[in-house]
Amino acid sequence: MGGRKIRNMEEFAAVSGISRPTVSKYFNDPASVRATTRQRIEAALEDYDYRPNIFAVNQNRRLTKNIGIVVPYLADPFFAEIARNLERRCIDAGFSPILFSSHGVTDYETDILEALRALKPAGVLLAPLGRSSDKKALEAFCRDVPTVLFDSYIKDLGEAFVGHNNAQATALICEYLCRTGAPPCFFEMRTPTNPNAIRRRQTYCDVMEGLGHEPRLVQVEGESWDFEEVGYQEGKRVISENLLPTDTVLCSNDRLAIGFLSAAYETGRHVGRGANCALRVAGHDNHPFSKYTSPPLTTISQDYTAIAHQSVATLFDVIESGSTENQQTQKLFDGQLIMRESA
Amino acid sequence: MGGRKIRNMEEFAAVSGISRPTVSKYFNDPASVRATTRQRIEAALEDYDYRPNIFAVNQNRRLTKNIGIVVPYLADPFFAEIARNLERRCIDAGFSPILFSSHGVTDYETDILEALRALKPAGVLLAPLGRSSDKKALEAFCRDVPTVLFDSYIKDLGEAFVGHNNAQATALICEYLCRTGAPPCFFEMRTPTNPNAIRRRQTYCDVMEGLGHEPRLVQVEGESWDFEEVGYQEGKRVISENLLPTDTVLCSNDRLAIGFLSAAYETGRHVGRGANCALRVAGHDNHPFSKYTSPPLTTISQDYTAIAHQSVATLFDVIESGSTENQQTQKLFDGQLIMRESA
DNA sequence: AACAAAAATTTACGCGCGTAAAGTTTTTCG
DNA sequence: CGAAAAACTTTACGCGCGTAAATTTTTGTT
Repeated sequence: MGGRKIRNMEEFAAVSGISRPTVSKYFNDPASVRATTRQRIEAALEDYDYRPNIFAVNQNRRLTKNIGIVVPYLADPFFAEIARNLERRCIDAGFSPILFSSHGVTDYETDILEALRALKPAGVLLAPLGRSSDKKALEAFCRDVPTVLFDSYIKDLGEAFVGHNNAQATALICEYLCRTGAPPCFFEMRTPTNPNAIRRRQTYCDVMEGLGHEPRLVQVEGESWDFEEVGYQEGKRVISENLLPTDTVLCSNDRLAIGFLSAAYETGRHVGRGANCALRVAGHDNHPFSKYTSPPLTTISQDYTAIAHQSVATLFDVIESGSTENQQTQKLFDGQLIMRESA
Repeated sequence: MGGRKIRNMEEFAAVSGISRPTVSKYFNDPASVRATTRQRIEAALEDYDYRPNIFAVNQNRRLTKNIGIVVPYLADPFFAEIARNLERRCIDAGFSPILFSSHGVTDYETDILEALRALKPAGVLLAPLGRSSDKKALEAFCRDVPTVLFDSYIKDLGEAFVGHNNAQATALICEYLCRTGAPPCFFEMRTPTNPNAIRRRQTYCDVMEGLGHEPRLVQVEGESWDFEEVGYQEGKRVISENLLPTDTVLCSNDRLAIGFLSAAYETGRHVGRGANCALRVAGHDNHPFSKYTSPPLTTISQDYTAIAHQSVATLFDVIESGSTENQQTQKLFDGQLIMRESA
């Protein structure tokens, strides 16, 4: 262990008995040097811990090993979980993920992309804010940097999109709710920030009509990403003012549902399937906390392991092929019904 | 707008009519050049958008403008929120925060510090894993990089510690619970990962004895960071097996409490202060979701705005003074009682 | 053993910028 | 107005590494 300290690749090459260009080659791809050479380098590496200066490396490579991960709202555990998945897969593949959250603010998202550009990333995994994104800025960014979109679909943006099959999933829970009780109304924000929400609403309407029920939208105000608060405040209002057209409420997402459950509790409405229950409430996403609400929330899961895996795999494909030519691909993963006690 | 594209500082200096060394000086500190010069540079900046190559800059500066932010578990919205605060304050001060999560894994934490070293950060804001941290690795890191610890206190580590006043806060809620009903038992994990938990237990015991009650610890198994699940599973067990010594349960933190509330619901125990209630449950932290549980969770808030502010301010002090000499400082912020319906 | 192919070495330049030194211009102020 | 001080310009070097070209060594095959 430990001779003197190594200051740069020159010195490390000296102590390992290999020339600097070959050492450089090794660090860029260990398999590109002869086995015996590789062993000598790795032996020296044990004695002298040396790591190439990341700034010098990145300055001279046209592209770095950085991968940007951008999510719209990290305080949402759903995004935290998916970010964790993405992060790990990037690391395992030898890349350096860098995590950013737009915190629901358009300007932050734009700034992040700007900063990301300067990092010369090999690729970016981007979950955009959605409706409030600066489309022009996103387009310009995607033209310069290989980008895979996930979660929120935006037309003609990025090399590929990976997401949740909102249509399949929403149909699934609509049919379940209709089959097991009163047809649901759809509780949502009037002007949703997220394309998923729009798709869910549309599917809800289609399925209800297909089953011969009238779609009933309960659209509430709210612009922020503080969905629980919206669900709670507006939930209280619609419950206490008797604005709910049915006793079954399908919320556009779990976070709204979590707030709504809180409202139901406060206004004394029992939620569940039991005889003494006044309401059934369902959500969408299988949010990490939906398991622990009272009652536990019936919902539809997003297969975020698959989404994470596919997003990263797709990005690596794009990076390796270096192509921006081929058709934009789309991949959606089906949701599963998570039956709990709330509906 | 837009003449030709600027490739480097040389070219930008040319079009702005200023020499490159002066331009370099400007970017390092705009106030260090004459006002007329500054205006000429900024005028050129409007026409030619140019930004210094971040890698070249960082290679040549001994320290960068990077600030590392490390939290133990980002899927916990509490940490997501505090990270957001820290991030913003760093940006506003002209630094580049880089966010990392240890995801509850010791090796990840160590790896993060290793990676952080390579980024030559001006400073680091570190919330360690706690008990499971690799102390040696942390010490070595703090010796090399100006580091302010927050959330989890570890003795003799870092330039300063900023955190929550667990003693004051726990005393506050213990007294409240004793004053308004049966003295609480203390529900916690037997071998908590977090120093805060140990402090809370200790204070609970002290306060109870001070008030003439016998401290009653309900210690459950569980090693993971999946606190809700532990609270839920073990909550079910202690409730159904009648292992609770009193009908008032003070949980070591809100995430445990959230799981416990779910367990109480499932086992049919009403929670709250009302006559028909079988249990009172309180938490600690004012977790973002504690407001939306059923019933809403009575808890103690952490003043994380203040903690974030103080952490960043302290780090900047250390960076500016460049000192590692002076005494390690500690700053704790008091918690506030958040009275809701669960207790 | 001979020889072509593969791999390593030597040499050299460039990336974009920080920064020092010496000389020149501009500003400040008595 | 004149001199000192401040700010700027010119010139030059260094940071640590990627990478190309030419040369030498090693490898594997017949």
